[in-house]
Amino acid sequence: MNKLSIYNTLTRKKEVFEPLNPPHVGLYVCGPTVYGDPHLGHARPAITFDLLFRYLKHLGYKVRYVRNITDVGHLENDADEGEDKIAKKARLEELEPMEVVQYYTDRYHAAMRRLNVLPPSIEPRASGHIIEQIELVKKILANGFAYERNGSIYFDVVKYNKQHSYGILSGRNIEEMIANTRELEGQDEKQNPFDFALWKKAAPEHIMRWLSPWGEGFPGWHLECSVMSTKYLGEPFDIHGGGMDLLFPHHECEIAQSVAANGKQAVRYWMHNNMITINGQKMGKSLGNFITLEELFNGKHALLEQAYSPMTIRFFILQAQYRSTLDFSNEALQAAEKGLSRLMAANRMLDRIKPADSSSVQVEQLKEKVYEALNDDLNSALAIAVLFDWVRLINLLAEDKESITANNLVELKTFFRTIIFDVLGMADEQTTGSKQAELTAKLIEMLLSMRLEAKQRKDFATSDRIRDELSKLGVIVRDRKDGFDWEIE
RNA sequence: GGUACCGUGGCCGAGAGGUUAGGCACUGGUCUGCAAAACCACGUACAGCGGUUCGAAUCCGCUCGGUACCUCCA
Repeated sequence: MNKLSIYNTLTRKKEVFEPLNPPHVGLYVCGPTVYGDPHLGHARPAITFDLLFRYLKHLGYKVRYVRNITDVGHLENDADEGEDKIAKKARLEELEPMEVVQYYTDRYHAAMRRLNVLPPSIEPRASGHIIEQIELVKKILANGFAYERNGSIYFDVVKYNKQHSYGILSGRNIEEMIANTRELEGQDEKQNPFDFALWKKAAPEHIMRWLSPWGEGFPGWHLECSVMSTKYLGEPFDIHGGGMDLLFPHHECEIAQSVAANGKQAVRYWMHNNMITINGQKMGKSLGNFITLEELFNGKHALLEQAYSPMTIRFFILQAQYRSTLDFSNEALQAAEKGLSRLMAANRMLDRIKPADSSSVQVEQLKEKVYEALNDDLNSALAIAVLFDWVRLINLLAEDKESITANNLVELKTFFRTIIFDVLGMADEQTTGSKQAELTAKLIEMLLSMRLEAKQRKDFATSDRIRDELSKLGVIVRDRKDGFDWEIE
């Protein structure tokens, strides 16, 4: 029996995951605000929770995975001063806001597809749930935890904190925070600097606006997740994930909103992935040190020595546990690239193994260790380490230095491939894909057969020529006792 | 300033009181027409200083260094 444990940010410890309504699992993850190209930072939560999604399904759960698209309400700056990110981009590019949203949503989807990230079950947009958001504001207002100022509605953190505790997720003490904050800003509408906007009145020039009981305006950023998660997953629901940088204030505010509206928290397990760093520093838009996924894939960025394939990026991310920071460097990415290629070569090698009468290897052990790793808060780094132990064994099996029975071999192949492809979500970039790729593979193999014949005639001039020419085209040729092996680089 | 977290061999990165992490790189060997790959062998690394313990990289304290959040960021 597999028991998945996950680290719950709320309790700050690992807990055995028990879904509310098994076999159903509700999973909500904060998606991107679509105002710019997806970057390496976006890949981390997407891949982390893709792994969770895949693993939960592998364990037999029926998972409804909701990942939103933020297309309104996410402000540039302080909740009072800032401009909506989408609106700003639209203004700068002279586009309709929804054109900006569509464009970057498409870009995001394309990048995710290349990273082999499965699409979520539902991908709701904030702008499509304005009515629900207004309803939630009304509820919070009716319960007395919000107030109106000039057509904007603010959440009353201080009042809320008297009855409940604001800061339980992030471990913050609101009273200390207030005590430590110096008051600036004369004409602030908010009673308290920590209050946050539930609904903002739209200034006359503001393009994105909807009619509400308080006049024309737009929803506050934290509202959308509270609304869309529970709309599709019920209340309460199982897992809410996102980047660690969203822990405060975003997720803290989500909790406050749910409690203020319904008297109880909506989320049972909170999960947060850590950041990707670059030279030890967080990769972030404001720091100007981020690398887009496009740039990684084509190698065009000052920090990049070469292009890195989507699967290299995915593997790189999976080689670290999701709660650790992961430091980006060319060296690390190149190590991931080579390791991945070895893993994929071993996978192909599985088909060359000839069964024996007995087994000198224990497939059961592989299974146990991999499950043990994944069950321990998705320790993909450890799971991959176990797979590499088996890469060695697979290579030995292919050279008849270890033995395996036919049944065990089937078991090994099935499990190894299930974990690599279905659970970790890797793909063999050499063999998968288009008809073109298949044709290329067949052509290469045809040439290599001819080379093999030449070798048998001891016509090494011809055989070396074929190898050299292929090598110039980027095809690495490896001779084997019983033939050959090749790889495109 | 407040709150967390981290410091592991050349690089990345698991582990968390006693047993090999793993990947990449390096070196030597086996195999091979050559090469590559593969396989074998090889590194007593846990920031520093104290303490607890039969035993600490793992627990506690201090010191040093770094990061994140507290404004938007995945």
